[in-house]
Amino acid sequence: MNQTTSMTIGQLARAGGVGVETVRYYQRLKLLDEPARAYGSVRRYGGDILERIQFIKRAQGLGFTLSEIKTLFLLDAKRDRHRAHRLAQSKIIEIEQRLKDMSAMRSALRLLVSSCEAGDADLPCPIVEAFKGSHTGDEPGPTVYSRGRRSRNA
Amino acid sequence: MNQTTSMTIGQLARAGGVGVETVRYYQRLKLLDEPARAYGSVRRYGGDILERIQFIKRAQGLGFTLSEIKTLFLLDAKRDRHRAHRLAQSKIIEIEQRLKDMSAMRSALRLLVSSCEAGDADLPCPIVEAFKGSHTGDEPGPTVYSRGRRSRNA
DNA sequence: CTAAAGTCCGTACCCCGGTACGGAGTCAAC
DNA sequence: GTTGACTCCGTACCGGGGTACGGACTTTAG
Repeated sequence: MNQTTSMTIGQLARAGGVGVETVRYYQRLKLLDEPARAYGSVRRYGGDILERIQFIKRAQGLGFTLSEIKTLFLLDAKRDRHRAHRLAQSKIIEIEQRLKDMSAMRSALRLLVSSCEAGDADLPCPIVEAFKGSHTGDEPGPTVYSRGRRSRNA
Repeated sequence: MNQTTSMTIGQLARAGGVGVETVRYYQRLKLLDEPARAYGSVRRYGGDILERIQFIKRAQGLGFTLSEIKTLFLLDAKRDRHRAHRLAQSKIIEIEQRLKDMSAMRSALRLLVSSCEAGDADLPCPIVEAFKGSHTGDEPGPTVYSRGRRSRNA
């Protein structure tokens, strides 16, 4: 992180492991601010922007969406650690729910796979049949995380 | 599952817990076939279609995408249980990778949250600061897997 | 019979996270 | 001092999973 002051967008993008278009996309979303271009020239980026990109990538890796990441930046700017804390906490809850759901999926699938191994060809595939009957036992319902608000005929 | 023969699309949708538009969307994707409409009339759906919708929802809940579900139907129609088996197996692998990643996320976030609890106000928020330094230790890279539909704030 | 509710159908739009394109300007090396 | 790589900028597009709209038609309740 020594020679990283004053990169062009391409160098910045390579250093951050993203595409140039992605950098520009983040700028459009106001996740990165764009340095002024010095008198009809090309923009130069400092290491702070690179760090911000790396931050974004790590936060994405932790399951935050871009808009949540934006919120995080805002909270940081306002030194509002209480909200940041709550955001992280609710992210944990969310992740835990997903972990639960996914291990339920896994055991359902394992069951299916082993029943498929055991069966005869010719018979209908148990993997498909299995979904048709009652669900695998543990899950409370389909739990399809669709944020769909059906207004007209819910 | 008794009086479900010969529903209209609206009844079908309500019974399946989806929107009418979603049913039509699935039809467009050839996930559901549309019954012929009897001479300038309205289409009627039987319980088999309802089951198919329920299947789709359960399979989605198990992490299959709509196109994978379509494949599953195709394999079922061809009685190709070997491919169906492999599909389910690779889905298990995929789920396991995600489980690993997500529990890494969770522990990183927990660390962050507890460091935030411990700190003083005024200081910059550790949750944001934490991402800036070296990554939390374990992850090999951002690993930003297919952030598809799923859970925006419940 | 009539009015309201529901269906049909095409098309357009939404969010999310990007990627691609293309013409003009700029920068660096030879 | 030109060539070729890079940047700038707007706009369009991709894929996944839907949702919304609107005009014409069908069905059903009163």
